[in-house]
Amino acid sequence: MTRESKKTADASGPLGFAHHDHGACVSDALEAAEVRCAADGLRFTPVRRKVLEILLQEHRALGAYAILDKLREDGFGSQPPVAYRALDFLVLNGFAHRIERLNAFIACVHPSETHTPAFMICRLCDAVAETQSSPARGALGDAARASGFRIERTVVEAEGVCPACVDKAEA
Amino acid sequence: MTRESKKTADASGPLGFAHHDHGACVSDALEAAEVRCAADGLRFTPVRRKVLEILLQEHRALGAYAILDKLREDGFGSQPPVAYRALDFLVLNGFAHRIERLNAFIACVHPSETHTPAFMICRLCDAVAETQSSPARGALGDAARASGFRIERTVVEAEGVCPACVDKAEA
DNA sequence: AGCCTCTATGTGATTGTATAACATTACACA
DNA sequence: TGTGTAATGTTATACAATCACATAGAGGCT
Repeated sequence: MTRESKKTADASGPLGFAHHDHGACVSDALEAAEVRCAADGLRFTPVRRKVLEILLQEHRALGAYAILDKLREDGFGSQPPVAYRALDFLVLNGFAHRIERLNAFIACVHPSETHTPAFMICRLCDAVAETQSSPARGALGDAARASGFRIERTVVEAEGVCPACVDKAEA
Repeated sequence: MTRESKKTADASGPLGFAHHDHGACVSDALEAAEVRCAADGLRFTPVRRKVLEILLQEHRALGAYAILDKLREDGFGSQPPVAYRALDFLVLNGFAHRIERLNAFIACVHPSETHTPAFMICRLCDAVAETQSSPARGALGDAARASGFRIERTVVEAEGVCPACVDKAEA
């Protein structure tokens, strides 16, 4: 049992905190990934495909060991490196993101465009929504330029309460 | 030996990537912490003081186990909770920050003012500089308002190359 | 002083996260 | 068909974080 097992997954859960056709959402994303890998000469192997599928099942971040549990169920290797290597591939190529705050991973909602993602993390239900940010504009960018720091990547993660849990709390 | 031991600490290292009188920097900060704890009725105990001193020694983020090693050298308890409890206290009261990207901790450079810190992390020398950000203004804030997400705290961490390492790389 | 309570510390054990190191297999392609 | 490279499998281990429980001190109170 890993940490994630404590919360029950809601297959019709929030995407950007909004409901949608989740089955199509998953299969569309898998197919899109397949197409892009073919186009870019990337190898979309069974483990990588399975890990992406696992992540797509829920719009929440999953820890590596939760993923590992599911890989085992499907007969894949179940040692940590198996999951971490697939995750590295997915993150590197923009199919998934790492949520630093949670030491966990989530499928990207628009893998095609290159982007600087930002995340909103609900501390009550663990739902995670992806959005855009441009932190390099604004105070952070100014400070970097002033000091000579060369920004290569930024992590922007907001912790708070998602709309569904706000409603629940006020009910 | 823990991970941090691999890199040699530079006692005259960068603060916001700029040189300064580090001895005074440490003792001033400790004294300021002492004063503020007295004023706010907080107990600035020996362990907490020592952990803050350890963090102040270098403008880098230290992992909990690196801190633990140093605590042991000074005769304090050396089990993980000793460090984590002191770190919880320091973070809660604004004397230190947690760097999510590194699962590590760093002393705050201006503990007096309440602030939304942002960090610049050098991936080559591990130096970390603290600055300000206002992520809730801008795209992230717009997205939060649009979806009804209530932001309570934001993590902003930029990864890149610090001025010193940029110079080294170009030399 | 003595007592009480609450906070902080010490310690052992356990769980979760991540990587190093190395053997093996699958694939691309000359 | 051999050969180099990328991907996978497996063991072991390092690092991060928390639980549970025992003990010690600080401060308030009579």
